[in-house]
Amino acid sequence: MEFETEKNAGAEVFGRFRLTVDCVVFGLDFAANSLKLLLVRRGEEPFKDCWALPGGFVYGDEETPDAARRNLERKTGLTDVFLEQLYTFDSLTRDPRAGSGLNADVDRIVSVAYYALVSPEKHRLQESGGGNATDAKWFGVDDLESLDCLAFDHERIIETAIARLRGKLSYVPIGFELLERKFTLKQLRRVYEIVLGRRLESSNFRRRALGMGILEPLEDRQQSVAHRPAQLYRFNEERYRQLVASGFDFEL
Amino acid sequence: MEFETEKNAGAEVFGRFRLTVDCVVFGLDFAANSLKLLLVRRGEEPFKDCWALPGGFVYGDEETPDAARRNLERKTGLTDVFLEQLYTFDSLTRDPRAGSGLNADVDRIVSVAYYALVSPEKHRLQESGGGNATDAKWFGVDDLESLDCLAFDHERIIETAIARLRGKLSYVPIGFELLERKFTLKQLRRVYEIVLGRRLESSNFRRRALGMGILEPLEDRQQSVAHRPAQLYRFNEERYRQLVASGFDFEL
DNA sequence: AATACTTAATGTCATTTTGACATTAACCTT
DNA sequence: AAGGTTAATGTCAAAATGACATTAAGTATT
Repeated sequence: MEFETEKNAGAEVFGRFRLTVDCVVFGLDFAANSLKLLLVRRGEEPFKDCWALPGGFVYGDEETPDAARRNLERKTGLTDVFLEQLYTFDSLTRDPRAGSGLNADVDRIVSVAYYALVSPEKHRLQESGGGNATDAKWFGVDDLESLDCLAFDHERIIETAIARLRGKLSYVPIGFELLERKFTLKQLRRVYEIVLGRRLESSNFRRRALGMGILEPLEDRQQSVAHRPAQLYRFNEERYRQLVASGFDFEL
Repeated sequence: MEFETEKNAGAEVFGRFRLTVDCVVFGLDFAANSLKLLLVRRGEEPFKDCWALPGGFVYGDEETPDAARRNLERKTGLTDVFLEQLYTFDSLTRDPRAGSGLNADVDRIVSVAYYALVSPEKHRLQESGGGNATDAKWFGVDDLESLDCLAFDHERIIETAIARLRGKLSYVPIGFELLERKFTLKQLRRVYEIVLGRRLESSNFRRRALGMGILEPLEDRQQSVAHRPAQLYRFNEERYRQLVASGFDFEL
């Protein structure tokens, strides 16, 4: 084996890295009919005053999902969100801080990106909570061009996340994560319509959504609307696991 | 902003990492009707003599796809394979080398895993080529339990890769990567059958495969078979890109 | 040379799924 | 009580699917 060669090839052949996490936080704006994501304004160089994904460095004794949640709360106040690893970005030029200042001792700064789905109830940012959730703001995914600047390679991370969300929504039922626990079929449909960017015929959507067998009708119905109240449903996670285990398809 | 706090919180708050890449290399064994993957035998501690995914440490000036290809060639002799990032594994306990020996200066060793698809022509390992492609061996994905030991968290990486391959094959045409450039529809069907693990009706498969519009029939046909020779096709990548751009679905 | 054999390629058809639209139901407002 | 609004269900033609039958084009056998 060549391991010996590796080991003896001088002290510092292998790179030294710092890891960061970055979170692409998605939320739906039902009023504006648009998919939004959460950015924070950077307070320091590099990219001072630019918008950036909430994130930060990873501790030595911390796994990246924990780091993602910690930094998300620190920067935005959000907790208990659906979170999944997106992709790891390690372009040589992505972070100019490598090799200087506090990072003088590392060759590279690599980011493990996550994406998060946030329900409307959490959509409103806690301006209050002791943290510095200030300077966090929702942007429509179609309004990002209008931003003066976006830090690091975050534009690319965002593009990757949008593609992943669209792709995943079509065959994994994650749309619920963007809704309250109780929801109507119309609300669920609008999740799909906003994310996928096209109209879905309501009665056909109903047929398919209910046909998956993971929507559980609840006792109560929509309240105080000036028309026939809609049935409320919840996502039956247990049933979902059963169906996944038995090799079921959730394409919608 | 809390950035100031971060910066001033003492010299070594943030973790120091080494990065490795690990490659899950898939190949098809048409004779045995099975999906195989390539493992190498470790020559040193930890996990000495265990089987492991081909991989290695990432250099400071090297991006992970390059590191993956470099280590893949070094350990197995394989070059020019289809390669895609799989997932980043960063469990606190995944690599016992962190903090000792040559890695005394790092807190963690994190692996960015890739998966590779190999065509039958490359399937035979170059035993000759100057490198140390020795001790690399193909294993059926269903025979992994019989292995005495599998290094690090590589079992989990492999499980993740198999799930990804199955999922991706169903809606992205990557099956071609497991075949020669020219192939018959039967060969393509067998790729799907072996990977997905179920029989597909041949005439219906033909209808769908040709219906996608990305298979280009070639001049020549199958040679010297004791029956009607099959048409040879190639994957039309250009046409594929067009269709992707126009929002086409490649579910099979 | 005729026949058998094998797999490729195409065709058929009943069933299921889909997409578009119509109808009825249940609430509120006036 | 009538009208307005959206929920929920029903209808139906068209398209897609799955199972199977038939024809095509080679080699091997007699």
